[in-house]
Amino acid sequence: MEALKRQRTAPPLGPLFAVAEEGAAFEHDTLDKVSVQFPLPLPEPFDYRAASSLGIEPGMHVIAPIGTRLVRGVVWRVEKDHPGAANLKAIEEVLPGSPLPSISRDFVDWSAKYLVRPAGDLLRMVARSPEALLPPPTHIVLAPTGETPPKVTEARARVLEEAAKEHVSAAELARRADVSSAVVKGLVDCGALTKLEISEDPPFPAPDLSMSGKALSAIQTAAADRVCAFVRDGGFHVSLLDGVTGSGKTEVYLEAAAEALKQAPDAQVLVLLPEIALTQSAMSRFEARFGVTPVEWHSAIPHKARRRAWREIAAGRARLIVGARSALFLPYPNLKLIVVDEEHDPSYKQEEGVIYQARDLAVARAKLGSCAVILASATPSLETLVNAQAGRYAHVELPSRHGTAELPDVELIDLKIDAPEKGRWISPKLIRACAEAMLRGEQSLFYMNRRGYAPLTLCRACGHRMQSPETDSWLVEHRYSGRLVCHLTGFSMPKPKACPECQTPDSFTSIGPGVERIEEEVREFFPAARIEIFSSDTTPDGDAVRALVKRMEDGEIDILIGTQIVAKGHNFPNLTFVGVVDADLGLKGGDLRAGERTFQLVSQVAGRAGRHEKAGRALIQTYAPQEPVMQALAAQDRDAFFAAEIAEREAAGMPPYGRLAAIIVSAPNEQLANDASKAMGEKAPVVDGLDLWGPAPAPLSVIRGMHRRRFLIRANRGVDVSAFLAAWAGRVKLHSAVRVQIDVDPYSFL
DNA sequence: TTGAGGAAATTT
DNA sequence: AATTTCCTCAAA
Repeated sequence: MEALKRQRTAPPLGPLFAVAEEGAAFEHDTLDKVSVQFPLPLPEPFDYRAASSLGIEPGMHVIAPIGTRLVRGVVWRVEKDHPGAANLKAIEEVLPGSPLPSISRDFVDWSAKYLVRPAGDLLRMVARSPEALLPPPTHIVLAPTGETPPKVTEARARVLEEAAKEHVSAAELARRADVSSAVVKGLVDCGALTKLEISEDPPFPAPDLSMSGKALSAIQTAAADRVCAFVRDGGFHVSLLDGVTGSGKTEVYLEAAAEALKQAPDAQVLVLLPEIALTQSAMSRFEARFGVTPVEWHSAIPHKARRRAWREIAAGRARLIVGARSALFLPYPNLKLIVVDEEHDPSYKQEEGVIYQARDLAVARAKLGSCAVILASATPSLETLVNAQAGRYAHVELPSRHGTAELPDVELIDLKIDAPEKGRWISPKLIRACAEAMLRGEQSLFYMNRRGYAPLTLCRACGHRMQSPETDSWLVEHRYSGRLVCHLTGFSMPKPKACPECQTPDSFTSIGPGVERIEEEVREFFPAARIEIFSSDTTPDGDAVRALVKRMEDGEIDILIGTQIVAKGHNFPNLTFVGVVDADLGLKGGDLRAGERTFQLVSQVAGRAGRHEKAGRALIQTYAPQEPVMQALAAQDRDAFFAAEIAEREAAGMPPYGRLAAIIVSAPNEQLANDASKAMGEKAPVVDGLDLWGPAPAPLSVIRGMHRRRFLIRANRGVDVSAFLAAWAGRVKLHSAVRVQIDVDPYSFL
């Protein structure tokens, strides 16, 4: 009965090694305790028994019972001849196929701990192609034998001609030769064609290491020599390959890839690209260097190709892999080099499901596997640059071929001189530039990194400032909702009719601008323009964001008024003017990367100038044009900009001088989200050197009907943030409909 | 009492 | 993640 039930629930897995009952195999066989990790959200591996004679080793794929069902898992540990093993359930089957490399298992354990997730969730990301373990499916193709058939008709000749070009199935051959299947069958019968059984997952052609790349300039050669030496020396090593667009970064890291592949016949190289950069033209650059298309991996790879890639990578036969962030989790047995191209790209941050930053995990993975990393970028992230300056990463610079880069069209607007009219925030120069863009049929963006209408509400009668009761930060007025909101703690209240201090009715005045107010102003100047606000309030969920981005791309919007949400990897080709309304930001605003984003946004738009694309222009409003940050922004002088930013981050204990984490509590309704996040806040452990803020509405306050609240955690370096988060999450017991998500090193803030 | 239907607990 | 167990509510 039991066996029958299992038979029915067992997944269709094809031919397997049957597990012999213990005792039947060897007379004096002993029992091993086998710990199996399942790709399920289970807290730890489960223990099973298996006959020692089976020779089960860590990394092998097995099927074992959980409750009534049979589940595939990976052997994590084996304790030979374990006395207590007899009381455990038995391993059901051992699957063929390459075992999961030990580094992959270490990586799962390490990242699970770091990201505060069950190891099974990480294993699920590694075991992405279940069919890859089974013997590869085959199909029959026809190949010419060389024998000439007794009668060579015209149809037969055509078939033989086609058959010589490529080995394909009988039906396909008939189609290509434009004959009926009987002609093909006749040739098989007379021995001119023979049937071949070929695997549907054949090995990928090996990269040709005898080829040489493009001729390198002296500067490129010097850089390539350095990174090749790091690869040759072996062991863990990170270098930042830093050079403007067109400086030949790709050629340099391709040399390093070639060097890594030469280290061993099974050496592997992984090149990570932002998903959007994984194009055919990117692939052909690799093909030009190595004579073969690299193995490709990203979310859109079809099933069959996925299975083939996974199998060949696990077997160590796939050597050169190009993929998006998820390719980091593939089971490489002998990875020698990881290249993270465009390492600053925000799309390396996975924001759903298991939340991780692929660039950072790449470095961790390299450390576990003693391999080299190259982080390549024209605009490196501040974190990477700090690591390079501190000497933790080698800094390999590739200056532009044209000497000093031409200055982009970026101009500072001194608000003390080019002041907007009274009660307005946008200087006439910005309005003029926007009008010019509209006349050319191009789009404009006003960048205002503050949500809501006004950041300060003040009583005209007594000067009272509306402040958040829990902190003393100002309450931001939101006209959309008619409320005053604290962006840090999430506190909010309806805008009162009278001043709570002096009781004067209608005495409030709104000080300072937010996106809502900028929109109001832009609308006055351009009443006929199609204007939209892009902030987390107007686009509370992912669908709304996608819809808005589409409207912008389709040219259905003339002027976009946006918070930092616009700087997140979107690229609008027809956007040629950016007006930065208030560049006097800093860490006080609460957004860690606000300055960095402004810098990159401006670089992105200004960077169009002088190329075959449309010329871009940026105007930046500030009260402090003499400040080093502003000068650096205007000059697009990255070194100076980062020097100023780094000083501020260090002073505030922000990354990379401190660590951040976020906890997102989501629930199907607002009430439950509020209650659950409040209950959670009360249970937070108090730790020295660690600050906790929240709960506040999360950046996207509603995602697929789930209402989200967020805590933000800042900790000094040296505090074990992951342990704090695990301890906190472990002591709260919430309603089952409430989900708690942990985001280590969060990227989006407002 | 019974039995949906849903939430909570369990799985080695 | 997928079952099983527990619990509540309502109808007879």
